[in-house]
Amino acid sequence: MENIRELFQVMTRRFGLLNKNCCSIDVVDISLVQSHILYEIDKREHPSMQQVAEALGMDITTFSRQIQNLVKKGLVKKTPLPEDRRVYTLSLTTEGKFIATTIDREINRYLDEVFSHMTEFEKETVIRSIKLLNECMAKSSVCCKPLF
Amino acid sequence: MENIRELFQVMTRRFGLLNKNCCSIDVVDISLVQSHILYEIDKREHPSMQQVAEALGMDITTFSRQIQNLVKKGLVKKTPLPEDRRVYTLSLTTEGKFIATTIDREINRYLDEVFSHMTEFEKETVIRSIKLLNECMAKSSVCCKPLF
DNA sequence: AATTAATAGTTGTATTTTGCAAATAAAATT
DNA sequence: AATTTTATTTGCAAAATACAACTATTAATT
Repeated sequence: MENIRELFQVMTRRFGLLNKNCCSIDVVDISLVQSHILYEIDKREHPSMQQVAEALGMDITTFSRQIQNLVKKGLVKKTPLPEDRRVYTLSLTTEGKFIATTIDREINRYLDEVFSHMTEFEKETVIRSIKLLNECMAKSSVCCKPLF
Repeated sequence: MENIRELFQVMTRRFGLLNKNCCSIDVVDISLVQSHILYEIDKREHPSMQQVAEALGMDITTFSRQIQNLVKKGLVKKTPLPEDRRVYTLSLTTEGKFIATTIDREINRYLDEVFSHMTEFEKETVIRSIKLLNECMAKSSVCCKPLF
């Protein structure tokens, strides 16, 4: 039996580098963490700071400063929540949305290319496998509780 | 069809957090990048600085300083290569090896737990899928050339 | 052989990122 | 009304990063 961790390590490193590369294309030029933040805000509906920071496994203070940077860059908007004025709600500006979309398109373009080396059946199998993996990781109680 | 990038993002983020958590268990307490460096040195046979830095997609100057730290901590040994005295060969000390092994065991323990939520057949399928994925990513010319 | 170019790694320096502790400010609980 | 909890921000000091310039060694060119 092959080393399973090794397989994961190679895969995630490749995907990580892809993510990194896709941050500095064209007009877009942000850091990897910033791109992850944009992604996460885009995915959710007006999440709070806490929620996004926790999802990314980031310290809230570091996160707070990163958000300040993104607000300064005009990519993120911070809106106070009327019901609870301690909380700030995050959303993407038009430009932030544009950048998130550009990065997303670029990454999907790469993934398409990768899957083009497979048969349709293999592709289906791989995708189903990753889904299953994610479900099982979510079930696991040992470690890593990012509530997807 | 589901969003493929999303699946990857969730999976790699979970695995990334796992990696991070496993750096600070018991006696072990190193940073995530340092653990990646240890892993990569352990995997190869006396790699050069360049090789490891490139594999990790790190700037060589940053890498150089990280190695200095790891040498100071007594986890890594730097040996000049006799045939080419510009080159340094990297290896783990006994303690470095111990730490790398501890982390590896911990991560595999988690992965076992994750796979325990599947049937044997599913597990086989998932592992074969990741292998296939790695092969196809290696084939791809678009992006991310870390030569595993 | 002497000179030049290329390669491997290090250091100077300035910027960015990080995270703990402490602060603020607004709920929620007593 | 007083206390506690929660969400976020700042002070600060340490760590990580990367560009440019450097040293040392080997390879290539003349």
